[in-house]
Order: sequence, then C-alpha cells, then structure tokens
Amino acid sequence: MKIYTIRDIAQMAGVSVTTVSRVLNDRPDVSKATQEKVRQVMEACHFVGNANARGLKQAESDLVAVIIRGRRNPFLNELAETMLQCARDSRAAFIVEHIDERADEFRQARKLISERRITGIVFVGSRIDARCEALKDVGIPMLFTTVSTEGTGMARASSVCIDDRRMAREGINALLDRGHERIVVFGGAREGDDSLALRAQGVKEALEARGYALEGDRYVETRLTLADSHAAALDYFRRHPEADAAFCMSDTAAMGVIRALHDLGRRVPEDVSVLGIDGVDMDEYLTPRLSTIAQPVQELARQSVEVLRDMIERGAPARHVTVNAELILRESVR
Amino acid sequence: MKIYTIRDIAQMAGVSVTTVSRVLNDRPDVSKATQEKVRQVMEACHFVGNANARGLKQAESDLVAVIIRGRRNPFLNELAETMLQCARDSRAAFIVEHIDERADEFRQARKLISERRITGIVFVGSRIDARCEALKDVGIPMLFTTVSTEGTGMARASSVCIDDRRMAREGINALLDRGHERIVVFGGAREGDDSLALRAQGVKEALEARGYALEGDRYVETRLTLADSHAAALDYFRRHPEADAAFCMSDTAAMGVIRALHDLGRRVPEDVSVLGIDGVDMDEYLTPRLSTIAQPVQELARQSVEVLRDMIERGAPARHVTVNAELILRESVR
DNA sequence: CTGAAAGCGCTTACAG
DNA sequence: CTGAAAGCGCTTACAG
Repeated sequence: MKIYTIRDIAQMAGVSVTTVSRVLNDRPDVSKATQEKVRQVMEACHFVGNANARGLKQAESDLVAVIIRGRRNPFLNELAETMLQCARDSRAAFIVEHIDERADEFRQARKLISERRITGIVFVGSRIDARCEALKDVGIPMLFTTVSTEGTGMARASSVCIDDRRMAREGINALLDRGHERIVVFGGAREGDDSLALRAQGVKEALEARGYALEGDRYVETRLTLADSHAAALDYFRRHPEADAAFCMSDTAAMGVIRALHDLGRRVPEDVSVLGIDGVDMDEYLTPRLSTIAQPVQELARQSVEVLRDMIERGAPARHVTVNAELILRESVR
Repeated sequence: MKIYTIRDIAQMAGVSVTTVSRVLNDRPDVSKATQEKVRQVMEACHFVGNANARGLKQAESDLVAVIIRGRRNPFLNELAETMLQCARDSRAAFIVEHIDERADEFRQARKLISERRITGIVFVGSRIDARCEALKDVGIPMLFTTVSTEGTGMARASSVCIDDRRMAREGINALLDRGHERIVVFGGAREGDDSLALRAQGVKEALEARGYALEGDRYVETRLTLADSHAAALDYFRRHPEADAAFCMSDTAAMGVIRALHDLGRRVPEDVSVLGIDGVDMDEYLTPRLSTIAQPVQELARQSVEVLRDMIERGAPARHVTVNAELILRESVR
C-alpha cells in the first residue's frame, strides 16, 4: 500500500502542488478541466492527504474535540453519538476522546488545545468544580452538555442542559403523589454546583415543601455504577426495610438498586418503587421497565451543535440553554 | 492561554531548538544541567508539543489506531477499555475511533494509515468478509480481536479470539443437557467466516450430533440490537409457543429476547431458558441474571496488546491466538 | 486560472 | 554535549 503525497499527485497530473491543494480543498479558482484531471489521479491512487501536515499549516483547522466522561456510560455515549450525527453535515472534523471518570478532563482539554490546535471543544458529562479555574484563560469556544457553566467565570464556555434541580423536584413529587413517604435517594456528592448536587438540592426542596425533612441517612452518597449502587442499596434496605421508594441519580444506578431489592426478596414496584434519571434505550427492555426522568437526547444534541457552531463560525458569545426533560413513568413505579 | 512552541522554550531557556527537542524526547545526550533548565521552562509554560508537527516529521510514530465497531456495544467497549489499560505502560500512543456498525471500518483503516501515518491498527469487533481484500496490501501490523483472520490472506493481520464454533456447541449442549428440545437461535447472518457465522455452524453441529436438525425457522437472523432482537422474539414466540429455550448470539440480544418473553407472559427460565454470549458487567444485575458464554476480556486484551507489540517492536510475523471462553450458568437457564 | 516560494513546528542526520 | 540546517507534506499569500 503506497502512500501518496500531494507532490506525487501533482507530478502525475502534470500540475503544481498548489493546484492539487486547491482541488483537495474544493477551492473555486481552478479550471474545470484541471480539476477533473487532478481528481481522476487522486481517485486512481486512493489519495488521502496527510492530516498532520494539514493541521500543522492550516490556521483555521475546523477541528473540534469531544471529551466524553466515562467510556461505559450508556447515556453519555448515546448523547455523544447523537451529537456527532447532528454535526455530520457541518464542515468541522471531530476527534472524540473518552476519558476515565476519575481522570481530569480539563487537563486533557488543555493538552488537546496545544497538541492539536483545535478550534472548539465539547465536554460531554463533565463535572463542574474548582478545576474550572484551569479553563478560564482558554481562548477557544467550549461547550458543556448536561451541565450548566453559568456563573463559573469561564468566558468562552456555553452550556446546554436540563434543569436538574427542577426535574429532581418533579421526580420526588411524583413519588410523593403516589403515596410514597419513605423515599431513599441514591446520588452523588451533594456539595458544589454539579448537576448531581443540583439534583440533591431539588430533592431536598421538594421534600421540605411537602413537610418532609431529608434526614441524613435518606440520602446515600455512592458512585453511580452498577456495582456501587447495588452494594449501597443492599446495605440501605437491610437497615431500612420500611423504605418504600428509591430515587436514583442515574438509570445505571437504578438498575443496581433494583437488583439489590430483588436480592433481598423485595418486589419492584409492589414493595418499593424505583425511579431513575437520564433515559436510555435499555430502560424499556428491563424487567420491570424502568421509570425515569428522560433527558431529551435529540434536543440536547441539536442545541449543543448549534450553540457551538454559532460560537465558532459567527463568534457568538457564550450562552446557556436549558432544555426540557420529561418524567416517564413505567412499571418500576407503583 | 498562550500556546508555546519549541522555539519559545528554546529562547527562554537560552538553548537551541534541537536541545529542547532532545529533552522533550528524553534523549540521553543532554547534560544534566541543561536538561534541568529546559524542563523547568517547559513546566512553567505548561508546554505541550504540537502533535501535528511531530507526526509530520517523525518516521517512527508509535501511533496505533483502535477501531471499535459500534459505539453502543457494551461488550466491545469493555474490551477496548481493558486493552487500553493493558497498553498503558507501552510507549505507543493510541487514537480510538468508534465506527458505525453499518460503516466500512476497512476504508476507515486505510484512511487512517494515509492520514495519520499510524504504525499499527487494532480492529475491535470487526467482521470478516470480502472487504478483507482491501487490506491485503496494508504494510503495517494489524490486530483483530474477537474474530479470527486465519486464512484470509491478510499477511500482516494477527488475531486473538475465542473458539466461537466450539463455544456455540457448548452452549447448545448445555441447553440440551438441561432437557431443552425446542431451541430457537437468534443470530446474525450464517454465511461467511464471521464469528457469527462460526457460531451458527457450531449450533448446527451440536444439534446434529445429538440427532436434532436445525430447521430453517429455528434460526432467526436478526441484528443483535435490543430493538431488533425484541421484535424478532415477539414474532417468533407468538408463532412458536412450544419453544423452550433461546440461544442468543449476544447478551444485548438476550436482553431483548427476555423482554419479549415477559411481554408474552412467559416466564424465564420456568417456561423458556435464555442463554447469551459475550459476558458483560450488566449480566449479573439483570432479573433474571443472565446466563452467558463469557469471553475472557482480560485475556483477550492482554494477548491482543502482546501480539501487536511483538509485531510492531520486534517485527514478529502475524499469529493467531485462541483463548478460552467460559460458560456461566445463572438464573436465566433452568 | 496557475505556480514558485515561504513557512507551520517539529525531528534528525551531520558537524563540531 | 550542543547547534545550524534540511525537510516532513501540506496551505497560503503573492505574483503573474
């Protein structure tokens, strides 16, 4: 497999390197005939330009990095996939990176900016905390999806997300409306401006508005993985057999919790109702079908692409978009 | 955020560009003192070299591409993740690409070879068919995992996989041993040398060895997604209420089938046993817990990295490794 | 419409 | 141990 360069093509087509470059980039200022000739040679050689050389020279790279937090998170992967589909017709090229949940995606972002001279960056499922400081002087458009960056002081960071706090309130209200009085919450850390922290706040507000207090042990802090939520739920329900509903801060966590309940011989939803949040394909295929607060994946993706494009192509300032999530009650809630 | 170049660093440290490059690449021929000085300046500036420039010049790029077929396939993602972990200490850099199941990963591979001058390529979950022809003249080491490339004529392609045919036989035997006589199979296309085709052959052999024929309608060809397997199973079990076991060619498909059975009011495993194949974290958290033929993810990953490294670093010829899968019976099989 | 030339930021012989 | 210079394969003013 011979790898051709633009020089090889130029030689074979009997034109200059400049002309080949022009054809390659669909510039209008090439005669029809020349264009045809060059294109033929390129086809015949299966010519593909060297991305390194292009990236090195080109000022306007149109290269956008997408950093997904967690390779195993089905929701974030669905969202990223949908975003890429929405962006398919844009002229931007994407490099997609998965980063371990425990790694620092902001460091990685800075690295990519230097290393690849990208023109934009998307964070899928990032957490907002003190590390934001590291991104304040970033000069390229950034887009956070599923989490708000309003008020973080990152001038060039837009965000598209649901109203986590409100949806958490709705989730709790739905459980209360159905007669559940002893609700346990499996969530993440409650401190910060994180979407998980916002959900925790929403939970608290909703309970208090109805005259319930959120005692400490009704909120279980856990990593939202299958294994951790399962272990946390086994432990909790053994100690609190009176609990009649669980609100889980991700659908994955909800799956772990449901399995724990079954392990303890409790029925879902007859004995305990379970509500998740995110909304993934799988929810409808579980037994029982999982009730959830579904993030609008299409809408998140569409808006994210639009906001980022506005910033990159039209120099628009950062903006913050809230989209509507939807409470979907299926079998797992009584 | 200023982006520094090697020239900036050289200037600030009062040395030549060459020297900075040497420090950057950990070459031994730099005095301790100079090294220290340069390193300090680099740290202070958070210097990160331009990957495009490096890639353009460097002959030995040590850049390996990993192409994963399907962003939504939990098993392949687990496997890829594990491989990257195994390779963490190697000096190679990886670029990971997800490619749509319907897209042509071989075209993508050729593109990457030209575009990025990679030195090696890994296919995770690729299908083997006529398109292989396109890879015969590829000059760099290739490694296929979960599928065998023995006998395909791709000189530089190694492979690491389980014995799909044998494991399919074992799966069928396990079901037969437990008294199931009306087994339906939800699989992929039966033609070709694909791992799915091999599994189909194994199924046929096992049934025939015990005196059963695999009539046409006992093998349901379907895409192994939740939605498709669910629809296929609904249709099948409506027409064949007598079927007492299902063997599904992926765990994802098994989930869709179980949901369909529940939709039809059939119990798993009391009425119908369900066996999957692959083995993912989630299996143990489903209700009922999913029985499966588990591919040894760690072993696949470890061997894949080793074989590829042998080829790249020591010029070893292609080789084909078979690792042992394990039948794990859980609640979904009676 | 076309081409010669400079230059992107590195690495790598080569010379000292 | 250190540096000046060539060159990787492109793109982009600039000139014609």
